[in-house]
Amino acid sequence: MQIYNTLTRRKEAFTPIEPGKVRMYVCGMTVYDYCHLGHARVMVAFDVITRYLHHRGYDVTYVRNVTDIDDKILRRADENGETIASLTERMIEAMHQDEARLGVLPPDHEPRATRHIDDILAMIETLIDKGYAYAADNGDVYYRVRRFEGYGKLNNRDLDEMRSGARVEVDEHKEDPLDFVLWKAAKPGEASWPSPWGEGRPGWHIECSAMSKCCLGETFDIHGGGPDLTFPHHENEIAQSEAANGKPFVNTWMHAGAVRVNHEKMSKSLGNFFTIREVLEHHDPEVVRYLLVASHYRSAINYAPESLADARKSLERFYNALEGLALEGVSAAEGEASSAFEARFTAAMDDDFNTAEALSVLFDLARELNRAKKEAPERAPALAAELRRLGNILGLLQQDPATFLKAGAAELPLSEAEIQAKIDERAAAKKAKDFAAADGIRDELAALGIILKDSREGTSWVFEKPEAEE
RNA sequence: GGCUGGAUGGCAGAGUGGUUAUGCAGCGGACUGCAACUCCGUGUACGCCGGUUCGAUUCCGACUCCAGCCUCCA
Repeated sequence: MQIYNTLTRRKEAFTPIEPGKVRMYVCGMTVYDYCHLGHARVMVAFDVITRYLHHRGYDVTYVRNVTDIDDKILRRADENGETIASLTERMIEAMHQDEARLGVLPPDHEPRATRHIDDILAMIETLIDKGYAYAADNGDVYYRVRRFEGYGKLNNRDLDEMRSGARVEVDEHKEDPLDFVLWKAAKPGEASWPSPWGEGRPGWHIECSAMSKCCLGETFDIHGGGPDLTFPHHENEIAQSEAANGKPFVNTWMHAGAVRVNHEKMSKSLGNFFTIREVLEHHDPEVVRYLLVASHYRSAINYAPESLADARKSLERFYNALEGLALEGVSAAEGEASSAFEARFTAAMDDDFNTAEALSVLFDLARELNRAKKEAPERAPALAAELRRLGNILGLLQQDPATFLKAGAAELPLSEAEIQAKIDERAAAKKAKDFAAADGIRDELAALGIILKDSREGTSWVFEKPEAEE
């Protein structure tokens, strides 16, 4: 298996530290608001990675943290007139709902910063003892960036050039403008924890160093996150963890691509974001997931609401192929043809999780299935099972096909029984060769978005939202 | 300014030193009473300029443009 490593900027053969086991840490959310599509991208990307590693037989320990104490949280709670705990609990709950709907399997551990204050304090003390950190007279504790030799290695940054980059704010309490905060002194009335340097709260970067160590150890296999975390967050994590532990921190750094809107990064600070729940109000979650899986996890995607329509069309192709087949209790095909599909699928995924290419294999498999349905029906169930089994590695194709194809029909003024009555009426008209009447019924239903499909077994229907909405 | 990426057919999106990505849309045909679904066939795409090569979209160099990071941000 080859994985692109942000640290070395190339694909490398993946070899876990402990054979058969993968330990992976991904930076999660700061829970002051609902998750947006950028978060979804990261959640889905590492969910696919986890699923595939499982498929490859690895025992994966997946840790994704929650930052539940931070400036933005304090501010938002204050604005809302609610406690920090109330806000963060609500947002964590919402996040869990969002990820469940997207088919993202929960991580094995979801550590929260506020529950690891002791670990954080211990690490800060170690850093001070080793000379990598210092307590300032305002109660803050800072990391002494120039003291860490490898600082900048993840981002290929040179300390002196960064300094002239002008945007670093000068703080009189810091020895060097590049130093970053490990422990923040609390202002009166702010949430805080006691520490050797006074009441305060942890800085953002140290949380991840402390929690990853706690859950996975001093050195682990994969560290992931969003594209904007490489600097300074991940750079700082490296500085903290390697200085404190005296060991390499992470073997493979993985970063998901950005989600853009109008070719600009989607972010809270730009205010151009779509929350997951907003999008799911109008779209099947699997369609959203498909959109995210259809391109490589590292490439940027430009989100346009119309792209969801394309994604749905693609999924319809799969579900049309699966429709009408018994899907439960059938084991996947073991024949030569199907193992060739699996081999291609695996080769694609082995190459840095190339989901786009893996999907193209599934489309080929769907075509094979469609052919089999006509020409060799006895092969169809096993091929369908194979399609679903491989689809599941991407977290796709697990719905009942009819349910997917009819999604949205619940909002129609007609019940399923009424639709069926119309279909029966049309069948009668067809039998009587009254095609005008039959087509009239079909057109009437089509106007509502109900598209009829005749087959030897009878007439089924799918729902396609008529144009002119949204 | 420094550091990362990217530029592929109508759209989305992989990939490759010479041979079909794939999906959607389009076109022709089959199936169908007509459709839908499905199947078969169909597209002289690889930002620009040089270089290496028998041959480059693919490797190298310059250039242009786009995006991200350098400030909280997935």
